[in-house]
Amino acid sequence: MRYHRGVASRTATELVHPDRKELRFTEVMAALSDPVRLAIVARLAAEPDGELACTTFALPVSKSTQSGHFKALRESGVIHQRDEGTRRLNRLRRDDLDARFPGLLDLAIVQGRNVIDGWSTRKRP
Amino acid sequence: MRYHRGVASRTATELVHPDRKELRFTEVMAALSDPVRLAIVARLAAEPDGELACTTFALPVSKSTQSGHFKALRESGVIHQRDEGTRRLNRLRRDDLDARFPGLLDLAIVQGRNVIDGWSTRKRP
DNA sequence: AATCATGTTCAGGATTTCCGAACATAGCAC
DNA sequence: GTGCTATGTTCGGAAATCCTGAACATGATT
Repeated sequence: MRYHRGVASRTATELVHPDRKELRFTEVMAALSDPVRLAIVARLAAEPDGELACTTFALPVSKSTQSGHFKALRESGVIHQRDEGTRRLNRLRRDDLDARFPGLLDLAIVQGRNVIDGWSTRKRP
Repeated sequence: MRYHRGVASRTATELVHPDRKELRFTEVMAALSDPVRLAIVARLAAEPDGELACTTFALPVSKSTQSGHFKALRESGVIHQRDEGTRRLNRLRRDDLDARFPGLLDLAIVQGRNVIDGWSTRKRP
């Protein structure tokens, strides 16, 4: 996958990840102002080895919307993504976020857990 | 001002302020994901007595847009507004925010100062 | 009563967000 | 190899949001 085209397909279309210095507070905040994205963040934080494929999240939105959410998290610098075969693996950029905006990620993780809890308790009565 | 109408004009149209318990993380984050609103927050934090009228901010956006930004901050619970004569006075809801989302407001204040500094250094060369 | 100062609301265009449908690629069965 | 499946992405259009100038509303001041 990854939609490489033509001759350059071996190297083309690398995933763009902003450098630590280029993280923008307003963009990170916007990325973390959505329940689905908070849930993703909390889920990643709970993972011991820290890498998860997109499918494993069981989110209550469509596939294309998921794709958009992961893209938003990546472009704002909240997560790092890399391709392995047909899967795209996600991990939190904890070091970078803690360095630039100390405390913010921890807050988001707590709130993301709340979102997930809300889903499990309110969706199966 | 305040657009009270008809008979009930003495008591009508109170400014709505969410209670501390009803603050939503996603909405507060969205409110704090805009440079203009961050600047407002930082400016309020720097004020000793903590109350400022909307005009005193000298923001680089139109009056109607300012109005919208203050409304967004109020409805999300970041600021409290009260009317005094023809002016609308704003103050930070620091206690409520610190109680619910400890550390978040301090981060926003720092970043809001950066925004303001960016304006002063980049707009008058 | 006229005017000013301070903010709000409205209508419109420009920008996001969501979804289903179609598409692209890797890996596997045969 | 040829299909088939699993995993994600992109596209197009509907619904919701953001920005602005213009018109409005009301308290204060002359």
